Amino acid sequence: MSAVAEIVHQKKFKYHHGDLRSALIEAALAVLREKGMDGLSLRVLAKATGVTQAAPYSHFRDKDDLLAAVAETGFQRLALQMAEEATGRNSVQERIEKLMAAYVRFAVANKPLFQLMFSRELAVMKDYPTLAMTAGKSYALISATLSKRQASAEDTRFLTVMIWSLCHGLTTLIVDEKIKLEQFGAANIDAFIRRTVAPFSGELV
Amino acid sequence: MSAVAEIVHQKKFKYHHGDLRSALIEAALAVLREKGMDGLSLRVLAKATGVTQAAPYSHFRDKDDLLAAVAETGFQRLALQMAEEATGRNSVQERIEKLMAAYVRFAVANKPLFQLMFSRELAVMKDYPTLAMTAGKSYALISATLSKRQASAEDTRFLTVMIWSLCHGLTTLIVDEKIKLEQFGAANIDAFIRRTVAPFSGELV
DNA sequence: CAGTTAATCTTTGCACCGTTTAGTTATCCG
DNA sequence: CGGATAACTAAACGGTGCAAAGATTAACTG
Repeated sequence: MSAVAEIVHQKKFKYHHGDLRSALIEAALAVLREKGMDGLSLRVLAKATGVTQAAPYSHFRDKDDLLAAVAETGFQRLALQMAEEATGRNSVQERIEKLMAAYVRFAVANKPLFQLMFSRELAVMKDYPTLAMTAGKSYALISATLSKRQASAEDTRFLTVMIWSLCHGLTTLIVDEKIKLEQFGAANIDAFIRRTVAPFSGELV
Repeated sequence: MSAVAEIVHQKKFKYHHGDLRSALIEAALAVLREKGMDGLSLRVLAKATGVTQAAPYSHFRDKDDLLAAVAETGFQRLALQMAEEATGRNSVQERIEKLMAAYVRFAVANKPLFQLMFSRELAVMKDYPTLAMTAGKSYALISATLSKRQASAEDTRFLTVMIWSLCHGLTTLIVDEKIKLEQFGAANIDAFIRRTVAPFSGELV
């Protein structure tokens, strides 16, 4: 397919509004950033994109379906930032540290989005297979790094779950302000993470 | 105040319904168990307790205030189960294992209640100081156990946060079905937890 | 190019929700 | 006993997700 045909083909998705589906997701991200999850309703998204309240139902089967799409872009960004921050680091331990730090940093910088990504509404991901796949990218990054060690596949899988649990637990507790990093002298996240990973130095070859 | 006066004084709180406040909390726990968080509305609680929809506002300033009260009983039960499961264990490592296992077990057995306890609505606990205090009991149990080691207070505080993060992260991932324990051969939770804590055996003196 | 098809969007309306207000009733206390 | 007050009722407001039916318009087809 030529580049022009590509554009024409895309135009297929621009009926009345232009690209309402993308516009809704973008609007949701904006509302999320400014008002948090509570301010996120289909009606405000419809108003923000200049359509009536029922229009979104042409693109999403229900509200959760839209939220899943928004969360998916969140998981994509998260995986991207993790991958970026870990590039160039060859030591397994250092890579793990960077992956975890990126995870925490993303959550702190995009608090409402992070809350949506792990919200109760989307908890049952089997209803949203593509979301589950995208969310799995973060897991895959950790798993791939740990695979570089000389250990059995089963051991890698277990340690991945451990590191992920630690990372995710730490992050949620920080986001919910149940932990304040300042209490630990570690002004920046990296120092705190380094200390967190230290007990595993033996496992990380 | 005599025992009789005590009862009379309590009766002061039983005007029309009897004890609507407690009844609402109990009804909430029942609805939570049967229908999950989504089915939990003030109106169904009012109907369940045989009052009109505005009655709860005599006892709770708003819905979140009621949810906080429900969550508080949840945190009390959690701390109780953790304490019970850890009694009689003298080794620090064994106590930590039991505390963590109890945490996971409670969450799995009371999934919707656990979700409520760590829900977005109640995340800002500074609005609910008594809730924060009760929630702190679980933290205190871990902290107290780790204090038995010979280490600085600062070290204890850090390790407590680590263990708690690991425990909480693991639990939420299990509750949200992102981890399936069966994948690790560990049929029961205890075996899995033991393996999880193993890397810390050096730290746990 | 003209007519059909089918997707997008609007209109309207339902049921439910949290919350507020004003009024009623039962209990407490002097 | 009689006023004060807390607990509750009745009614209503604005907001929500969602479904059904109709209008509009872009895209496909002969």
